Formats: sequence, C-alpha cells, structure tokens
Amino acid sequence: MMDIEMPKMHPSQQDMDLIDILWRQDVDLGAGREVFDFSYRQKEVELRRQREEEEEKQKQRLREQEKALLAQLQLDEETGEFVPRSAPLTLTNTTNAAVTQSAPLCLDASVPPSTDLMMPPDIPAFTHNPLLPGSLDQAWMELLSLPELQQCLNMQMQESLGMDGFMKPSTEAQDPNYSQYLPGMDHLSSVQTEVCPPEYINTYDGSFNTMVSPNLSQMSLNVPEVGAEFGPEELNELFYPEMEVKVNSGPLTSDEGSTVSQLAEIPSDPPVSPMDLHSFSPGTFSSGKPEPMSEFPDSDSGLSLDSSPHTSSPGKSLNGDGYFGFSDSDSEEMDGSPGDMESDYAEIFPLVYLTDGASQASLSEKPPAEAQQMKAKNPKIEPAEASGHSKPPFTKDKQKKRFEARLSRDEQRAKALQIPFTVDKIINLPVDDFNEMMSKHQLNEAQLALVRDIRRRGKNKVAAQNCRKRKLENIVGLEYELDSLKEEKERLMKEKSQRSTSLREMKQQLSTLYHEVFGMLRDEHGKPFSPNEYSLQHTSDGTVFLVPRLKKTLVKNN
DNA sequence: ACCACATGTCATACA
DNA sequence: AATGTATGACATGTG
Repeated sequence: MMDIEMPKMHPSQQDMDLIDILWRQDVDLGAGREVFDFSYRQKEVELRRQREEEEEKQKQRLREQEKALLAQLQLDEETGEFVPRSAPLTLTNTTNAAVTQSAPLCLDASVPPSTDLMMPPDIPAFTHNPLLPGSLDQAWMELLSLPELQQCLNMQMQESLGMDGFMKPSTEAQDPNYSQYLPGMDHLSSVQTEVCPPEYINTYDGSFNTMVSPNLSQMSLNVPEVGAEFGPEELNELFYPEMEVKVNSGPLTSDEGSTVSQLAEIPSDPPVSPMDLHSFSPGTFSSGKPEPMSEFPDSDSGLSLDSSPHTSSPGKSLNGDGYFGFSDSDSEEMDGSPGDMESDYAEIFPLVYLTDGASQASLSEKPPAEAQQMKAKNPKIEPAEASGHSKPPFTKDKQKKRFEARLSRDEQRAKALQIPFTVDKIINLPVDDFNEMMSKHQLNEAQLALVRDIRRRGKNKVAAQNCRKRKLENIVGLEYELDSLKEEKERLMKEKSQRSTSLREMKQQLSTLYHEVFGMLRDEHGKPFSPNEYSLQHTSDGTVFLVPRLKKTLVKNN
C-alpha cells in the first residue's frame, strides 16, 4: 500500500488515529458504519456547535482589536493564498461573514445550501469533526460553499464514475480511492452514492492537488492547505474501511501497488476468494512468525492447542513452528498420526475444500480452512479486515486473534485432524449423503471419531439453540398469558363489584316494596297487620300470600 | 474481581 | 441399534 506522506502532523492527527482505532473496534464487534456514524455524528454536531459558537464570539472580540492584521490577511486572501487559519485572527471580514452565515447551516445540513448536491446528511460527521481545528473546518466549509469548487469536484467525481472523460489522466491515481468509497455507499441513497461522498471525501485526499489544482487556480484558492490536514488513508479507514471488498470498479492503475490492483480484480461473486483474503491480510497468515493463541479454547473432550494453532509441517509452516496439542480423548485420537497431520496439512486442505467449490489455485497458497471459514461465515466482514487498507499495526494482532477465534473448536479440530470435509457439511448433510461422503474417503479412527463428534455436537448445538429459543418463547408466552389473566381477574373483580352493588340496590328496592305493600294491607276491621305477626310470602308463580309468622313457622316445620 | 448473560457442550431421556 | 431431538446442568467467554 502506498505510503501517503502527511505534509504536517497536525495536533488532530492523534485524535484521528484514536477515532480510527475506536471505529475498528466497533467494526470488529459487528457494528455497522451507519450505526457508528450516526451516534458519533450526534456528538460531533453538538461539539461542533459549541466550538463554533465560542469561536464566533472570540472572533468578534478579536476582530475589533486586530483590524490591522485582519486587513493584511484580507490582502492575502485576495492574492489567492488560502492562509492557514490556525487562529481566528486569520479570518478576514468576509470570511467571518461567510462563517457566520454558514455555521448554523452547517450544524444542521452540514453545508451551505449551494453544496447540497455534494454533501449528504450522512457525511457531516466528517465535516464537523470536533477534533479538527475549528478554523480549518471553517475554511473547509468556505471552500465547499464556493460554486466553482463544487462544479470542479462534481466533474471530478463524474469522471471517476465513468460518466465523463474529462480529466482522465489526472484521476487515475485517484481511482483506487474511489473504488474504496463508492461501494461503501450501499447504505446511502442512490443519489447520494452517485453525487455526494466521493468528491466530498476526496477533497481531503493527498492527491487533491494534482487533480483539482487547475480548476482551483481559476478560483485563486490554495486548497492544499485543507487537504494536507487529512491524510487520505485516515479518511478512507475512518469512513469507508470495508469497501475494498465490495469494489469491482474495473481496471485500476493504482500507485498503491498490487493490493489495490488485486482488489480491483476481485470478482463480485464471491466477493472475496480465500486467496484474496490471504493476500490482503497484512501479515495475517504469511508473516512467518509464531502466532500464540492463548485464547484457543481447550475443550474438555476436545483438543487443546498450544500456542500455534495455524500450523503445518515446519518446512511448509505458514506460521512458524508449533503443533497441535490435545487433551483428553482427542489426545488419543491424535496419537494415530500426528506427524502425518503436520506434514500433509498444507496439501490436504486445498484438496479438502476444493470439494466445496473453492478454488484450488487460491487455496493452495494459504490455510484453506481459514479461508473457507472466512468465506462461509464472514463474507462481508472479513474482507474488510483483510483489506490492505486496514493497516494500523496496533490493530493487526487483535483483528487476527478475533478472526482466528471465529473458527469454532470443531473447525479447528477438523483442521488439526485434516478432516476432508467442511464442518458445515459434516453437520448438515442428510444421513445418506453424509454416509456417502464418508465412504468416499478413508479416514482413520481418530478422524472418524472426530467427524461423529462434530456431527453430534453440531446438531446438539442447533438443538440447544432451538431449545433456548423455545424456552424464551415460552417465557414470553407465559408472561403474556399472565398479563391476560391479570386483566381477566381485574375485569371479573370489577364485574363482581358491579353485581354486588346491583344486588344491594335490588334488595333495597325489594325491602321498600315489601313494606309498601305490607303497609297497604288491612284486616277485616280495617286495621293494618302487625309486621311481627305476619309476613308476605310469594310463590314461584308470582302469587303473594300474607302468612302469619307463627303459622309460617308451623308451615316450615311441616 | 465479580456478576450477568450468551453460547457451547455433555449426559440423559425419549422419539 | 442408530440417529436425531429435547433439555437440564455445567463450563467458558464476554461485556
């Protein structure tokens, strides 16, 4: 990969590196760039707003005190020199005005209205990186707000997309960068993808001078000051670190050497062959130095590897010396042919995975199991990690270890015992196909036992996952049922209360009616009946009788 | 260091 | 009997 010389080490460089590290960690953890950009952008915008507000106030103060200097600087701007604005003092009156106008817009849409075509909403994180010097950022905003520059950059981008032959020679060196940017726009709208990000980001590119200077000279602007603040590599890795894999942008005449060239030749399907991955992984497999793998899982019943899991015979070793150590039952299995395993490992696995459609030529040059796993398990993530652009040495080991950790124990065991099948096939093939596959290879006892164990464990693993899934679903269902029952109980309690109230009211009405009726009754002498001696009784057919209480008891007794 | 959680694995019962 | 599935229990890795 071409070393891009950074014109000067700006104080923000460390911050940029830190951002890069953090971003990579997120990517390792599976976080998408969109997620990262979004959350990070939120903070950036806020910080940016505060920074610009403070800076604006400071400029207002200093402008009064430094008129002479401001006038001088204004002259500089008129001569076409874009003075590095390391301090707000360097801003001219017109610049201040421009900043004053553009700042609120930038906080929101990130660009002045005239730059809408260039800067999608997704990009402001870059523009308003709080870690960048505020004055520099403002200068950048001013540049972008110039229609001439926008036009220039648009033409540049169009040319890079093959829509225009203009400026063809000067952009050839730029194409590799485009090839990194464009595929990463998958998450953006097509319009954004076509129009916005490439030129926007490439404005920072170190080769910006070469490309844009002719047009910039017409504008009397000295852009390199801006581009110098951002190394293209940092920008690439910060915002589009994984797009090399997705690129298939045609022939590239890159100055960055074989890495980019190989990338350009990667067929779109499959996106990355094992060989490509191998080639693009900086020092991943062919470093020739021992690769301690302390985190290698030491299964209770499986094998435990020593510090060199990626081993073959010493003569063919891809990772130096080392061998597979085994514990428990697998150690016995390995006793059968440890030497063979090491000596034949590099030869067998290409053959092994050739049966799965992998390229013999590709696989013959690298640990095919890893390549197979990369293709099978992480078709999207791994290529990015294997990219030649994922350069920072401090992240290499971590990425490598994480990648290695992605090989399951059984996959590593299968690799160790040179099982000529993929773990996926061992586990998922139907019994008949599985037996047929097994019959086509002569496996020793250890290999047969391992294959059986892999199949058993693999199926049980799926069963366990399903079991847990069902368990969770049951829990959710029970919780739902519990809520439903609570609601039902609540409803019934309300209904009970209502009926109780209704019953009480009916009893009250009945009592009133009883006394009313009883009070209207008179005996043959016209006297009312005593409630103590008589009571009203009614039958089921609605007939009402006046019953003497004594007589009633007698009737009851009868 | 401790904890909670997720996941892999084993043992066992059962289909 | 062989194979697959379900599940409790345990181990391990990770945040």
